[in-house]
Amino acid sequence: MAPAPDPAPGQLVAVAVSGANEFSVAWTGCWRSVDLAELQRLEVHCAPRWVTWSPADLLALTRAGLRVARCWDLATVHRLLFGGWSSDPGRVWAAVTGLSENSLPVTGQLDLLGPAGEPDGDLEELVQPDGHLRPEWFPTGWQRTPGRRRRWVELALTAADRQRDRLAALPDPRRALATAQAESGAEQVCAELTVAGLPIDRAQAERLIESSIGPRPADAAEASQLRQRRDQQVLRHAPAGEWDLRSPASVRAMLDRLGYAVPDTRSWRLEQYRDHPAVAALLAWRKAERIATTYGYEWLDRHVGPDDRLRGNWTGSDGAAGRMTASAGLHNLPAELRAAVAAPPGQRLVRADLGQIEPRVLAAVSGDAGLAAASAADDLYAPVAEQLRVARAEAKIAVLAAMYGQTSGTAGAALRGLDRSYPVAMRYLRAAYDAGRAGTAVRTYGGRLVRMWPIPTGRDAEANRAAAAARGRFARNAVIQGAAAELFKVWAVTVRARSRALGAQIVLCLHDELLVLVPAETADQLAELVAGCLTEAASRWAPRGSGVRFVADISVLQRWSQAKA
DNA sequence: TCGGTCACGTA
DNA sequence: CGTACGTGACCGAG
Repeated sequence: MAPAPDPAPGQLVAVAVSGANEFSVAWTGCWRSVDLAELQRLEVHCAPRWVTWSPADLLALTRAGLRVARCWDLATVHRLLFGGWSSDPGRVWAAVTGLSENSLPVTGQLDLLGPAGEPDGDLEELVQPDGHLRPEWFPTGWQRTPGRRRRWVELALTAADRQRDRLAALPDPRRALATAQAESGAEQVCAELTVAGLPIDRAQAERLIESSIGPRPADAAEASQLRQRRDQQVLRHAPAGEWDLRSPASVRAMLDRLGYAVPDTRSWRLEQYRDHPAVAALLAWRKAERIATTYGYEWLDRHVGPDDRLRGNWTGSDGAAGRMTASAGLHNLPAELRAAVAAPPGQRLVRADLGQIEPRVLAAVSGDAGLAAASAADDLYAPVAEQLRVARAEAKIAVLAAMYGQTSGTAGAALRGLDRSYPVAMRYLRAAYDAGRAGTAVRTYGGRLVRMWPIPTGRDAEANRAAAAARGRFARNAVIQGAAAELFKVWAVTVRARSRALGAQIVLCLHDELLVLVPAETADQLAELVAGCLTEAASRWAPRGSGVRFVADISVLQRWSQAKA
């Protein structure tokens, strides 16, 4: 029997982990069970686009040692197409086959048996008679029988084909297809970020924590003692009484005693009462307490491995607008701790962040020629200010107010100027706002569906109006934030693909900022390459000559903190 | 033990 | 100048 031909470059090849060194693959007219070596041979010689059911599979393949160049992740594309978060195989399958979510079967012993107490159809067949995936087969582990393993990857292949059909039906099919591939690639970046971690200078981290909350306590008793000592720094300025600094209610009562009646005790509100030593001490205490509870020694012990890498779980399109998220504090590391993020000896960090990304994205997605022209400037707000005949600061506030929806203060005159000078962009924002207010889902430039939520009925008119307005602001923000996330991810996957030969490794993605670890000798080369990748990514993302210029600040560093702010 | 609220770090 | 997210402490309901 003649061996089946290899897949062609870019061809969809479904893959699933089936055992310790066993993988199931399927492409049109072929199914095989292969080991890692064969998987790698297919990758290197055939350059397929691997189809997976979920990012967890990409993580498993990455951990197994496969370097995935191109992929198509079904859960990721599902979320792009249909919005929301749920994207287990059952939902993915139901969505592409046109079955209602409401008819999804639930896992459980009872569902194994039909009404007559007999198995409902052929249990080896992963699709039930009603068309849904048999739920007991997909939530855990890998498929146990050869027949099921085969069906599992064959169904993935079918699902990918149907997703492509769905994407082709969107208003801009080519762009939607490109987004699906880039978003899948971003999940692969996330898998590698999860595995690689962020390099930390542990000694420096310990020093920074110590300077904030003191030395590492030897035991629980000492920890409690240090805690009380920190509290005492505030309480000695407080009025007589029992106050619990960790309880907002108690802090509010304390402030009340001092004569400050406040609706809440948020820092920005307390700023104005800094003159009182108790308030000043409380604000300093809050900062230290943040380190003590969230970014202290326990955090270090929990999340920084013996190889001095800070690790968390990364997801490529969490949240409504499809931004990346990360746990373990990777996305909200206090600025003071950035000095502890450092390249090991002989290596460098290349830091690159997009400048004024959101107004530039607005120019691109709306197709506003005037704003696109302004994007030619390094500082986009300068030509906008000139156009509006206002100060730069005022122009900037007006643009941001237009994008995010101002509720307080007033940028009135400048906002009217924006309407006159950049009508296309302003109409785009207005349309998203109106859709959100009406409860209609919006799609980002790249094709991501952002769903709205229902407003509970039976409340007063004012509450309904406020809820609708909040939804409008959300939608207006989502089309900008979401599109910016899409451009950023195209950039990240481009950098990943192009920088491989330089021995580079992306170690952090932060919404508009990339940190790439690279051998010192090739650092300057990589900095050049990252700039080129932005040009490439921008033209891939918005190919129809939008005329929008994107800019990045790129520097070669030893420590993250060395970046100019 | 759980979810809601407050608070705060990042973009 | 608003939106998003992750984290942790407290608090009241169960």
